[in-house]
Amino acid sequence: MPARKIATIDPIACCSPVSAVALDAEDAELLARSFAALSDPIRLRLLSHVSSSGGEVCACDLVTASGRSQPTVSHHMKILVDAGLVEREKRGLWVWYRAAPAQLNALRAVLG
Amino acid sequence: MPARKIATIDPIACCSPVSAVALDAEDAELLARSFAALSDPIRLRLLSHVSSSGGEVCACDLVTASGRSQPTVSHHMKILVDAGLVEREKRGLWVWYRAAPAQLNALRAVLG
DNA sequence: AATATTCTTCGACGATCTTCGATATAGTTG
DNA sequence: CAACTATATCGAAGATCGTCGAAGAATATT
Repeated sequence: MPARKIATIDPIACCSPVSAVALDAEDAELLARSFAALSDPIRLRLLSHVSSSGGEVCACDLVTASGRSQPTVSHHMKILVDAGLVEREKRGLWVWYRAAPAQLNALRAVLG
Repeated sequence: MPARKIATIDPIACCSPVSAVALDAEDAELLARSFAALSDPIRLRLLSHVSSSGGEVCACDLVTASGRSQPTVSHHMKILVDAGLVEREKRGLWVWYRAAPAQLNALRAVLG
């Protein structure tokens, strides 16, 4: 199975706004993967939950908040982390997530 | 098969930024569909081609520019139109597409 | 009316995605 | 070290997606 690792995107280095210059295939591929991370309602709610918390959120809280199974939440959070949208830190048995606004800013820059 | 019609989103009425308040399920569903329209590299390039043209682009040009079959381009353009990202106008035999920046602005507002 | 042209819809196939139970891994506690 | 806990990974089932050929619909031309 392919790696599906999504590199964090520098908005300036990677892509100009969609409306400025036609995207080349490579940039389009990279951007599409980032937007794909936002294309699932569960992931949007997980991201929103982490972002709106102000600080850190424990993985266990996300399971109860989302109503999905623990493996499903773990899967989605990995996608968000790989997309550079949240950061993951393991302390003891627990995993803590924190928003990583830089990538959101990058995507926003691409949209306009 | 379900309709998959995506309503155009008013950024203020629909959703606050992801980082402000936790999204409810309905908003998340709506937003996810919009981001899904941006989650395919072919669609991103089609959108970019239309947006960067300054004015209108003929469907036939998009076929040659994208390298996909004509039905495939038609399929993707319908998704972009349903997402409110481009507007479609048929004049005679040809179909012309034009950027609809309002929805891009809405999505950008949601990102932060 | 007959034909040609541009686009949409249909039907199908393979690939990818979401989901969850079962299992593995990492870390804690007695 | 053994038992326990929180999370990650595996494997599989079902749904959705991207793709294109074939067929259909709309419009123009002769």
